[in-house]
Amino acid sequence: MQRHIFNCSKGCPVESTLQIISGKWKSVILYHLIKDEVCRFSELQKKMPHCSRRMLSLQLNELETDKIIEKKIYPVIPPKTEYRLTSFGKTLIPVILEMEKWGQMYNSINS
Amino acid sequence: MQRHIFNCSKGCPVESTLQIISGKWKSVILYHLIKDEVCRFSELQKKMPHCSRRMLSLQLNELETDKIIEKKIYPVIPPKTEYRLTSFGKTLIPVILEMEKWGQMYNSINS
DNA sequence: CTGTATCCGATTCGATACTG
DNA sequence: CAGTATCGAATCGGATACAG
Repeated sequence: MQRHIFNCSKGCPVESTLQIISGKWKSVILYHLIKDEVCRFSELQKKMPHCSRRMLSLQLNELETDKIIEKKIYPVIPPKTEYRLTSFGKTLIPVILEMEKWGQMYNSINS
Repeated sequence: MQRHIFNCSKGCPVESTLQIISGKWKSVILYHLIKDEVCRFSELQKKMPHCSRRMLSLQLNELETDKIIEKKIYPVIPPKTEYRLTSFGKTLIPVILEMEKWGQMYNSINS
């Protein structure tokens, strides 16, 4: 999946962050991994019913490539995998939590 | 422009935030409006040279619809407009600044 | 200067089928 | 269970032209 290049000539730091978390489902995935620490593929599917298996897979792969999350594969049948934040990925926690906070405020207004 | 509906059944607050700021250039626009308070259309264009006039216009319109920014039109020739955050839009500042912080950290690592 | 309208190629993403 | 491969419809977004 080709990712958009922002490349603001003045170098806006926000764009670097976007580069990493702007995928359609990435911040939601990160949110759940913050709340639950560890998630299996199927658990993430349940938490994000509107995200197709294909999309979930693509987004997880990109996050893994960017060293934000890591995957642990158990060589059992049926297969079992676990996803969790890397220590680098954990540096994103304040960003996601700030998004959560704003979302909660927003939801409380619109209800 | 049709926007994606996230609608996680469990109600993840992060999705509400995404609904508002996930447009291709929105958080970058917000970033500049935080730094500069007020920007004209052409100023934003200069700050975001990779964003076409069309896209800039679309993103600004959506942000205005969502009451995040407000536009002031001066009835002069040639036309002059100014964009700034609304007081509601300013509640997003912590989110954007947290993104900026992470982006700065990320850039300092990768240089 | 500050936009909008239209065209059209490029990209996205769900559906489906398939694999270990 | 945990994915990947492929196809095609829908959407996106740049280029261009036009407008107040």
